[in-house]
Amino acid sequence: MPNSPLVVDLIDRCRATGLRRTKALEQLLFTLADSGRPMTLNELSHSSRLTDQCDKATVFRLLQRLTAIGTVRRLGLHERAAYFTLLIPGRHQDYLICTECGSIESIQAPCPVHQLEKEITQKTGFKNLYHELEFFGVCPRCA
Amino acid sequence: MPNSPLVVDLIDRCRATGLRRTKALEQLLFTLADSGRPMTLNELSHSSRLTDQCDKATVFRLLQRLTAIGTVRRLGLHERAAYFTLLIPGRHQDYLICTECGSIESIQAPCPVHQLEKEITQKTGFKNLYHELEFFGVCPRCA
DNA sequence: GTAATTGCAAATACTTTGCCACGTA
DNA sequence: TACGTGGCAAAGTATTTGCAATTAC
Repeated sequence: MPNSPLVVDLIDRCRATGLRRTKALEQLLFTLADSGRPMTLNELSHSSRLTDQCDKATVFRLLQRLTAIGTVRRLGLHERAAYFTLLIPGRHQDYLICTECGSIESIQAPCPVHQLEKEITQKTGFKNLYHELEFFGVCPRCA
Repeated sequence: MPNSPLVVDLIDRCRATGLRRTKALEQLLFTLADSGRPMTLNELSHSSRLTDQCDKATVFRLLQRLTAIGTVRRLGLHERAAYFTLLIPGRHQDYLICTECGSIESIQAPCPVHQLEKEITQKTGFKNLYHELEFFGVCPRCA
C-alpha cells in the first residue's frame, strides 16, 4: 500500500501545503505513482484502489489541488479527456502517442528542448516555464 | 475574400481529394488562413465570416474532413476545447501559452526537435511522425 | 469544535450524430 | 440525377459546481 518512499514523500509535501491526509489522497497518489504513466480522471476514479472508495468528483478536486501545488501536471495528449501525471522534480517526460490506438509511451532519449526553454525565458519574460513535447504517429502494430 | 494565393491553393487541394467547393469550405479556409493562429470550433463558428452563414456542426464536419486529408491539424494546447490550425507544408509551429490568461503565441526560434524525430522514426518504426511542442508559463502581463 | 473534504446529484461545456433538405458536379 | 454537404435538434462524453453530511486536525 502507500508505503513506498515516493508516496510517503508526496504525502508529506501535500501535508506541508495544508492538505489533509485522507484515504482518497493516499490512494490517488499511490495509484499515480504505481502506474507511472499519465491517466485520465475516468481511469483514475475507476482504478481498483479508488473505485467504490471515492467519488469521481473527489478525485477531480484532488487532482485540481495537486495540480495547483505542483505535485501533478495536467497534460493534453490530444485525447478528448485530460491526462494527469505525477510531477517529480528532476524528472522530465516526453511522449510518443499512436494516433490510431491511442497508446502512450514515454520517450527515453534526452529532451533537446531545455536550451530553447532557457532562451525563451530570457527573451519573453515568461515565468515558471515548462514544456510539453509529444510525438504523434502510427505505431508498428497499427500500421 | 477568399482570393489569396494560399486559400486558392488550399481549395484546389481540397477539390483534388473530392471535397466540393462550398461557401462554408471557402470561408472556413479563409478564416483559418487569415487568423494565422489556432482556433477552436467555437471561435471558428462564431467568426464574422461564418456566423449565420453555417452551423457549428457544419464547421465541425469540415474540420474533420480537412484534418483527415491533412490540410488542418488538431492541437491539444491544454484548453478544454480543441484547437485547429492550417497545416502548411514546410511550415512548422511551436507555441508559447500563458497558463493564466490562455494567450497563445507562435515561437519564432528554429525547432530543435527534428533530429530527435528522425531518430524516433528509426528506432520505433512509427509512421507519419510529427510532433507538438508547447511551452507553458505565466506571461509578463499576468505575472 | 472547526474547517477542510466528501458524496451525490445536477449543471455546464464541448463534441458528435441522425435525419432530411439542399446544392454541386 | 446522384451524392456530397448543410441545418437543426438531440444525444454523448467530459468536466465542474452546490450543498449537506462527514472527517481530519
